Amino acid sequence: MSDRPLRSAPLLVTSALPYANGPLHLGHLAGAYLPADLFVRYQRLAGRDVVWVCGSDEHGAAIEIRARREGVSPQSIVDRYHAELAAAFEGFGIAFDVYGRTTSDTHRQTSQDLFRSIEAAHGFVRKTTTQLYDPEAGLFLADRFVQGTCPVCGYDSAYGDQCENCGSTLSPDDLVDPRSTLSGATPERRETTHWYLPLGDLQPQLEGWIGTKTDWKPNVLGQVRSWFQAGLEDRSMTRDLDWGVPVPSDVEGETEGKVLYVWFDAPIGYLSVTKEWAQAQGDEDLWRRYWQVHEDGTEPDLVHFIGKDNIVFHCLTFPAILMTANAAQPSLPQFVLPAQVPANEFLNLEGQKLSTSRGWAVWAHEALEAFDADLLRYALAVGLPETKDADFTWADFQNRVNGELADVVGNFANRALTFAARYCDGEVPRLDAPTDKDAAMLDALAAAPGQVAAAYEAYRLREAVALTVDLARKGNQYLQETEPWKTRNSDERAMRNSVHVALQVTAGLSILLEPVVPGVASRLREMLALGAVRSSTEAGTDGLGWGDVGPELLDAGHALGEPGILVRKVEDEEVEAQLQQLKDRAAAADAAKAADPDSEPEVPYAALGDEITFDQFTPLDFRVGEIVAADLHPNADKLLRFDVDLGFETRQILSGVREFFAPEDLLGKRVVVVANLAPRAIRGLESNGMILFAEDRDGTLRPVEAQGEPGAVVR
RNA sequence: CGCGGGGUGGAGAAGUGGUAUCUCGUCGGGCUCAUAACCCGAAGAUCGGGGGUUCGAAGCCCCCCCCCGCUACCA
Repeated sequence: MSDRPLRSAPLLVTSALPYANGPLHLGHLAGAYLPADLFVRYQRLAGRDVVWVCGSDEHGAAIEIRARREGVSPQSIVDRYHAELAAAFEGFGIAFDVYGRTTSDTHRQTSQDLFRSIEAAHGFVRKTTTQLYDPEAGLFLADRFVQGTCPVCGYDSAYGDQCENCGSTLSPDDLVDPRSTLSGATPERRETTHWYLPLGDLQPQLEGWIGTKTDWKPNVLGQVRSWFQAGLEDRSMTRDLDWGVPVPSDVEGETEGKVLYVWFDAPIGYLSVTKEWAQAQGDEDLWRRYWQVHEDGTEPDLVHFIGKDNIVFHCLTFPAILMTANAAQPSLPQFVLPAQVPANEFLNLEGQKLSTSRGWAVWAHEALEAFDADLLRYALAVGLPETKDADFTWADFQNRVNGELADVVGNFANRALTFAARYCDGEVPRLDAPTDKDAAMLDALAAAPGQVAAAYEAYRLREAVALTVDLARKGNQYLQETEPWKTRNSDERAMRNSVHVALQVTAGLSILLEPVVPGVASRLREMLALGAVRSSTEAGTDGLGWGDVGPELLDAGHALGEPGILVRKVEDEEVEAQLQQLKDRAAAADAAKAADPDSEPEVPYAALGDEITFDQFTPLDFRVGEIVAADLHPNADKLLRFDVDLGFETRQILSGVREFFAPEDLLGKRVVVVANLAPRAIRGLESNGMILFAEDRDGTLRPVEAQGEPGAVVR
């Protein structure tokens, strides 16, 4: 099949962990998720042993500080966005093998274990420095969280690391009248001790390793060389924060109030999520197959899909962590270092940089309400920011979908299928004495999987997509040249050959299109009645795969399914509405900012759940209940325990709202209770029902209060 | 400021020394099986600007301009 041998070593693909403090937008998708999805779906179809992992990055100062500002717990923020992110990925057909999160137990253990073993082998150095401290909020501040007047341009809201107005690089000490963005207090300097990764010492080793990576992208290598040239410095791998993976308390030194730096723990998230995947497969050690050198010397390929802003962490910091971990335990299986880091550039929107605070973004969940995921996937895929920043415009979207996906691909398939349905009894006609034109078309079909595969293997994804569409374009040319609608009356054998060949091309397309537009590909296979094609979302080598694409996918006499419209066109009004929505939101964000310069960016409403029927609704029994007793659950730190009077009886109900309410806050309130929920024991106490709470977009929780007597039916 | 990536017909891209290619758009023609679609042809780029090397440069060297990113204690 492919004109190059496929690598047989296991492949582990990662996509940058999205930070769980905002929803997913098209820029994220184009950067690290859609490219990886195309790549991985191709690899699965090609039969490669591949696992693709991702998850929410839920730690770090930004989330802790946001939680403080909003007066909610960090956990409530990440819980909300973790669920939203996972749902948006699913809606977009981003088919990770596993989507985890860095607040999991597995992750805490994995990152602590790695930290411990590096520490035990003296892989860190401890250094004491002075850091900025907010005496009112009671925590250390990153430079980013100090604001003051820029000494260069006089802008009064410059950050401690940079002035957004004039672009000057700053240190917090440079600021005139510095203040904490949290409390407004003047920061103090305090001493603190942290664990540093000695990157300076590791530089020769890193340089030697990077030196072998001749096939990496120029933007990645250039950036890395730039770092080497400047000289690496030791970097602190711990922080003074409450929110994060605690520094293991059994290591030497003051660990109180210290957590792992997010860029220490986030890449380890790839590892811990793989472990969770392995557990789900029923083989706890299966992760090793994808992360460590095998006993026979086989090295799995580790591939990180990221945006260009993450290059240093994936090409230097994380490899340095893995190297150090290997050196710490030389007798144990050794971790592999990344084989490839296909970093993408950025996606702009309608000619401007994306900005969530300025309302300049297309949210994934909103776009999916208006358009089938495949249409968005296609438009993004042909315009991926592979070598330079790309621009997404709704006009381009419409053009690409209508002009290429619908007109070239969809219409070609439709021509072949309707012709076969009308003039060949809905069957694949026999190929008989093919002409040069027939043979040339079949040759092109036979060559296509190898050509497209080569583009995928080289991470040239735009090219892979373009080559795929080219096959349909060749199909249209072929039909135009052989004119079966004419030979139908003059030379039936020629007509049947044309239809046979066109159908084989269509069948090939139904597999080659699968990584890009899986829904379209699947509908096409339905119309062809082509079953038994391997899944591109799950492991396994059963069924037809990439290597089977060729001139003999369909047997003569094979009965076809019903032809139909494969790809609908995007109407002018639809893209106009999107553009208008974008402009409206940007204007609203502007207005809000003008009214209140410190206001938080507009947060979107949670996506609406799937529609249910009336019959699914009626079984739910809501009642008014009065909370007559409220206290803490003795064995759970997130739960409150209530006695709720439902009139006919008083029952015990547990709620995971302790981080939002003290028991006395809710005592005496009349609330809405789901009264016929099956009882469930949680941490030793039984809960008989559920109390409903309303969650604002900013995470604020309030009980759903009700009027009416206890026991009143709510409907 | 320093470093890295990029700047190719109206738009998006390919092209690392030898007649500038592809897709969309525009214009003209053809076909009629098909989603007002498909096929063919044409116009349109002094390859960001300037200088240099060479028989010959988009490509190599020097200077400059523009866009994006990085400059670790945000992610």
